[in-house]
Amino acid sequence: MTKEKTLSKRERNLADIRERACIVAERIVLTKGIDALSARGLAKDLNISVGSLYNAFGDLDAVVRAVISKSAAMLSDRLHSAIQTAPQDKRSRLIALGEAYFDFATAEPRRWWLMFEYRSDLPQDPKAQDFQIGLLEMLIIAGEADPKSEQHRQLFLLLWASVHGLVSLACKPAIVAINPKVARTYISDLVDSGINAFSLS
Amino acid sequence: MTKEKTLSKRERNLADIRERACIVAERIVLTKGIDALSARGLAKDLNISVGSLYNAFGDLDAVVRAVISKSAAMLSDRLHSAIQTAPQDKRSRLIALGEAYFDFATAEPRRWWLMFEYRSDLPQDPKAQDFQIGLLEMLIIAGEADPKSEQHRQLFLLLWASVHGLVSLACKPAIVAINPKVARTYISDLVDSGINAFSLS
DNA sequence: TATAATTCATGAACAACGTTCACAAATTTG
DNA sequence: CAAATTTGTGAACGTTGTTCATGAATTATA
Repeated sequence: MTKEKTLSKRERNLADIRERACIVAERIVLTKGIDALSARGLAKDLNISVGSLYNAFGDLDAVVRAVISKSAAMLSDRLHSAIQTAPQDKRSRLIALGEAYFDFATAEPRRWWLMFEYRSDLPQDPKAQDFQIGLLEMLIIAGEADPKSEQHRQLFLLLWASVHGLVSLACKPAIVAINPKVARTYISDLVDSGINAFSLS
Repeated sequence: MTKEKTLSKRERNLADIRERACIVAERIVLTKGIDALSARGLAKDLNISVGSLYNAFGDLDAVVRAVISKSAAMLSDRLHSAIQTAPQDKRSRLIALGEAYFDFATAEPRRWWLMFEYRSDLPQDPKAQDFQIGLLEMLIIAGEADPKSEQHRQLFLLLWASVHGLVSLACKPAIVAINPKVARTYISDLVDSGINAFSLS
């Protein structure tokens, strides 16, 4: 018998609500925007009462955090498979990582905004912190650098920042000057700059 | 007699409310965060009624837009004076611009967040659009490039994006790995990369 | 299995929010 | 000075996140 079966009816129900809530909330946030997400509305969509929702999540922010957490896992997966699909030299790996990062963001700008810009004026929760540190770690390893070297960490952070900034501007509709298709081709330039300028080739 | 005197009592009062509201709202947003800004609270701080506030601004978003607009003017001023203070070669100018951009953001992260990340999942208003296009224009001219060349625009956008990304990550408390002081020193590297890699020296 | 103890689901209730509106006061216009 | 227009006011509307007493359901105990 699976581990599922050992869960009590209560536990199963709670897990079920959490999972469904995350899926429905995600759909709302990505299609109608974060303002369209409300406790009452979400509860109604799930055919449960507001109280049950609060029993499962504590507060509405926790639902959003769950969506963000799920999105973080999605991005991690994409990046990992990008590394494994790419040719096994570090330049190719870094470019593949950058392009996957870029594609993830431009495919669903709202998800990316939620992860990296929404509420980032507030102190972030430890989960997001660990996730972002994990991203940097992944990048450093892909570049065959030393994760323990503070210098290497800073250099790869800089590379990350370049691509991140490119994505940030490319995702904003205001920047009419930017051409997403062209922007994507510059990722390899950024990688090359990083490799050359910092003598890591 | 000044232009002020030609304004009617009504117009002066309206302008006065708008100005004071902008100042008070700015202080609230920068010290207590955007959530602490409410129509009733702001009206009370200004010793006026909610109705008067709405008569002056239309809606609360308009107050925030006013703060953003003011912040945009501040940044523009900083960048302009950075250009004039710096040595008159393009490398120095670009570095000065990047560092001024960086300093502006790190001095008041919340203001920068408000300008570039708050609500940027929504279509932005034309004012912000014009402002950002103006920034790019300034950068291009500082780099002695051609504002009409699509290629040049894209290249300088890339340079901007690099610094922008650096700032974005440096402003997020989650990235414990980043050292703002070190990050700032990398701006010149980014400028050099931009100048060299794209053969604009 | 029957009873006790826990936990959960429910929707009404609370405070605060953005926004609107009828009415009174003030200002501009004729 | 009177008429017309605009503004100030605070109560009121609908919605928000969140809490809570109450009853139902599940789990634990005997």
